[in-house]
Amino acid sequence: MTKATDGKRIGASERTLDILTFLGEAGHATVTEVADRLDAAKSTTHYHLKTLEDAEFVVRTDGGYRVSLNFLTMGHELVSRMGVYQVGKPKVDRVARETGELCILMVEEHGYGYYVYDNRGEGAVNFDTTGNRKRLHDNALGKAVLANLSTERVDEIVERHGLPATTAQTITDRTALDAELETARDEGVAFDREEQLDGLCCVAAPIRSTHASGSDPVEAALSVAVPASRARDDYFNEELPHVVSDAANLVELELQEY
Amino acid sequence: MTKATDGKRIGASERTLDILTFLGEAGHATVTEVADRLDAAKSTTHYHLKTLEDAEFVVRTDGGYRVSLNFLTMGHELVSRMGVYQVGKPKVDRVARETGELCILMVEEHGYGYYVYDNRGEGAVNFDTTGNRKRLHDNALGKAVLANLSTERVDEIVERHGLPATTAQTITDRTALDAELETARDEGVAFDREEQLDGLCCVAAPIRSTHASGSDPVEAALSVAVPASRARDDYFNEELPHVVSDAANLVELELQEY
DNA sequence: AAAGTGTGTTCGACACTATCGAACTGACGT
DNA sequence: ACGTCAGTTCGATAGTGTCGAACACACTTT
Repeated sequence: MTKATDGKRIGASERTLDILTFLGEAGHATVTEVADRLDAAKSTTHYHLKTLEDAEFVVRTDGGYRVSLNFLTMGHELVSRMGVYQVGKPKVDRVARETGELCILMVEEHGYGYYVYDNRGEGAVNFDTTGNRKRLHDNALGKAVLANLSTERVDEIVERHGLPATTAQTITDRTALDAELETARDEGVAFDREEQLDGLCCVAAPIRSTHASGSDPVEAALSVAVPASRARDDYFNEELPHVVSDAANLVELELQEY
Repeated sequence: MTKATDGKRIGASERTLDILTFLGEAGHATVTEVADRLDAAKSTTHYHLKTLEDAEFVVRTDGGYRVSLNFLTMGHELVSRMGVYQVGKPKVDRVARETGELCILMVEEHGYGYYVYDNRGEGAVNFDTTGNRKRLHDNALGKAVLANLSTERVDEIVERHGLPATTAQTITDRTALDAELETARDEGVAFDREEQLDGLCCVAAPIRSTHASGSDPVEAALSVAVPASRARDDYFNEELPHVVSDAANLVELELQEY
């Protein structure tokens, strides 16, 4: 197990939060649906939902419930307060403008990679981004992050989320992943050659943050995504890696002055 | 009071959610800070936070806690599932492209207006948008919505959120607001002449949704925002109102076919 | 080095309350 | 008028959320 067994939790709140996540995934559900799903009495579920509605975390619509738009607002505020975002955004914008490609800023959390900001240049690929949550093993951003985490944390993450494949190229083997991370450490950048999505290739560089009191030093990464057709030769193997690690480095430096 | 007194709530969960909203507003806080703020024992707060962390709604950083990036993701998913967004987005894009101005899509919830999508054309004003939550009385979007709500709901909202002023032009008087809403109903569009922000003017049209089982029929609006310098003559008083209500109408129609 | 602050954390006991199931309402269908 | 779906209320019991005091730990300060 990861860490969940020790200490005491609050049962009632756990239920409420379970309902929230369930509603988030399902999108829309009725009281009875939720009650069935959580193995709770309809009445109990009712009280939970009323509490959630009161606190404006949930909304009634079309004879049922869904999560509130507060999530959008809170997420937006959270991101705009993050240091990595503040100093990273202008860099992403510049890279997107100069390369004409799609440029993304990712932050690690709970073993996932969250797309926190993106900007697409002229001829950029069309690929859904900001707000998305991705696994770390199947894309350049994620691997750039993993490469700079301690082996214990990598173990923990792999154990928790597994190594599911989304294309034929996805790395699904742990030792292969370790080798990949090793070279990523050496080169300072990580690559993704259609491992996440057919036809999509990426280069990413890690953003190591220093104040890093406790845990690990890396928590973010910056990437450029290009269509596979442009993922060749010096452009993809030399030029873009330079651009990306340059930008990431700038972010790291600016981050040190809070 | 609004509705809060009747029925039973779950105390423990209320606390947990209070902590969440507090963390959302504060951005970052320690256990003791939260405990002080909520008038709860440090130990109790600790258990709540542990529960929240477990459920991945909260994250430990820099000797303290903040809400998780899950909020961003859940908010994003929620929005992309909303019908108004799906059919509204392309219209917003088109209006932004054709007018060259900033175009916004808003959805009402809990008496607030949430900016759900925006797109800015060439010479558009720079004004923070998506994810923002606004009062309804001080901007065109909000007034377009209010104009189509029942008087009871307007009463409720005004009582709950008041009519605070953000510029010298903000409507702070209830009867003045009613008059404004009356003309908005007549004209089919609502205006904002620097009532929310100095130098910013808007025109907005309501998007009435029909499936509207229970409550009120309106829940969204679409607007164009321009710098005050361009808010004159036919352009602002005739042309933009036409563009905006055309687009809003299209959305309404498409929404009827689910 | 020892005393000070600030974290987060554990413990045990009591009062409180979250929980359940059954019974109720109210809308839509038929 | 009946059925079925939604959400809602009720009362009793078992369970647990709550508190405060004491704890460990990492730091400055003295």
